[in-house]
Amino acid sequence: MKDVTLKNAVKLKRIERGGFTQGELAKQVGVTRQTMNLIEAQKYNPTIKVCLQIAKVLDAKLDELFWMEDES
Amino acid sequence: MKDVTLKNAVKLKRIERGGFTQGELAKQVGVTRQTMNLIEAQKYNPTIKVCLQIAKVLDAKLDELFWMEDES
DNA sequence: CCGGGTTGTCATATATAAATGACAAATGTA
DNA sequence: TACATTTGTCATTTATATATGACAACCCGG
Repeated sequence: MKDVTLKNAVKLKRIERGGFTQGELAKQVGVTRQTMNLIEAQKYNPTIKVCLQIAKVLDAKLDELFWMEDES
Repeated sequence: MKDVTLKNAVKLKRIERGGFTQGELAKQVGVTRQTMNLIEAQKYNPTIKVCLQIAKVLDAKLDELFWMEDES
């Protein structure tokens, strides 16, 4: 894999959607709170299934939630 | 994780783009041919980074390449 | 100020994505 | 038919996504 940084707007969307807690989102997505936390903190590289579930729950497009930036 | 099946249109797009071989795509994406093969065969759940690279190389949106179907 | 809920984070364990090497089945093409 | 390229697949190994349990640091309303 090339050396790029994964970025995401999950936390923003979650708050924008109002009232969701990290734990609730995690539950609806079907992962643990800790996993959700790491994703929001951009500390790792989730699988596409998880991303698709997040997009579904937050009613957003994959492309607006996840993107990459070249390592500068 | 909920019990859903991951679907993708990678093989289609690759052929639509013309002339790409699985191996070439894999190389440009930065994974092995075997990994690319498994993804195209829908035999697993790649990470979002890999998906983003594939989308980039194939000049497609994540959302048109990957989606999920409920287990029926 | 106090207490409940949320969040960040740690350490450990398990599941699985991805790499590597190799080979047979398939596809195309002279 | 014969040969080259591509594709599917296997077995093994390594890296890492995800789970679990626990606890300290933050907020925020009473």
